Amino acid sequence: MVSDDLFADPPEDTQEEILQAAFEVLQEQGYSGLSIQRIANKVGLQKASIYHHYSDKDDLLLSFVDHILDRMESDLIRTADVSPKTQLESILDSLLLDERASTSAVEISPPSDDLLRVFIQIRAQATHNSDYQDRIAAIDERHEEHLAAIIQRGIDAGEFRNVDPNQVATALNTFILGSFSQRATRTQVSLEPVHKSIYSYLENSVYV
Amino acid sequence: MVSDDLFADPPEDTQEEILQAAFEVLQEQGYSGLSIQRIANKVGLQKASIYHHYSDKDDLLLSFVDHILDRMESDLIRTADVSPKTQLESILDSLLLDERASTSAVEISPPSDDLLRVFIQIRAQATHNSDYQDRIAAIDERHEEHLAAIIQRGIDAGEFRNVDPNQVATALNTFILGSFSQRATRTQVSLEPVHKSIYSYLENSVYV
DNA sequence: ACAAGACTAACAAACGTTCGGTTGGTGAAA
DNA sequence: TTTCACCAACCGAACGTTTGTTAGTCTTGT
Repeated sequence: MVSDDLFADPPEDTQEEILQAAFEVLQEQGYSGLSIQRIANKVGLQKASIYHHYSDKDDLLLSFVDHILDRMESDLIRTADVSPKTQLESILDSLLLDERASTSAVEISPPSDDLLRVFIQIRAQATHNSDYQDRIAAIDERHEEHLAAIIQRGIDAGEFRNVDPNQVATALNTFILGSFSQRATRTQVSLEPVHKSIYSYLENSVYV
Repeated sequence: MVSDDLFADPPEDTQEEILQAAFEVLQEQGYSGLSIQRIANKVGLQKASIYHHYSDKDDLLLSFVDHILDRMESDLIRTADVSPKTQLESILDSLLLDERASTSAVEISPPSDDLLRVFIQIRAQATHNSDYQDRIAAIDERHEEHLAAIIQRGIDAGEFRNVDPNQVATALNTFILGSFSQRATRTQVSLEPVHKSIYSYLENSVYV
């Protein structure tokens, strides 16, 4: 009726509702339980209606993966106008501390446990599907470049030693990925020891 | 015919052949493609015959997971009669170096890429299945205890500083898990930067 | 002859997908 | 302002295939 409704209560695209439903199904049933029928039930549609929005299951799944990896990337990569050391530590704090975003100066919202579990499952598909491999490689590379840029800024600013930014970034990324896998596949795992060890590494091997 | 055949060319238990077939199917098709039909085709049996060896699919899958995790654990946990520092470094070398088991004093055969891919896929199932979660938690804990014991030996021998063995072990395990995930989900990934960084950590934060 | 192991055949259920039909709203023609 | 055509969105029903599973039968070594 009124054109204001366009901005008022966005019922969202049905397409996105379907992706959100897929997210929930994947979380509950896993990749092998991710069927058109279950997605349709979750949205409240007939399964035939899904094909009005996606040409086939492969189309839906590829869109879904892009959607998830975009969300993941926007949680991981953020620019901030603080010192390299502060930025690096606020990233690690948000990813590795139980009480998140409390002590750090910069507010960073880490990926939720739900998103992490879905991410780990998509990653596992990359073991046997080269389409997924390419996308996973791309997000990993961008994440490493992001970390390397911070380290390079730290070196330039005299805060960090003259380390190899790519080497340290790769190591940090591997570390973060390992902690993601822990968080997603085990319950009640404390990342505090990991947090302490990586700070020890930074203090003794990276900071001036 | 002759009883010597029992030892000559071990056709192995049919049960194990089925598990090996499941291994290959999982590797090629992923978890969602792991069907009784495909496993039977791989062994050269009718799918009905599978039920002569396993009561149902769940039974087969649980045996399969146990089988894989046992193989994984025997690759990860080995006792050796060398100094703690040597043992720790030979473990890291075998897991993180491209040319494996060349420079290290102790021969350790690391998990193959195939096994690693399957392991990562089983781990991903743990995100939504508590049976898998328990088994994954168990193998992680044993691996961490193994690492912690080495570190404790190093402290007692005066080779390592008075660090918290469990904290360092947890960090090392997280690191190793991250590199496993990298190796399994990306092609052509070099673990050399990771290897260098962790050695830097050990030199500056753990060794005396 | 006996049991283990493999076979053929069939089952209901779930799978992805297609077809044809029913809505409800929007824009143009009358 | 009414009428009509159009179209996106959704639905019900059916399709052929694959799924896990069971029952009964044949084959084989001891």
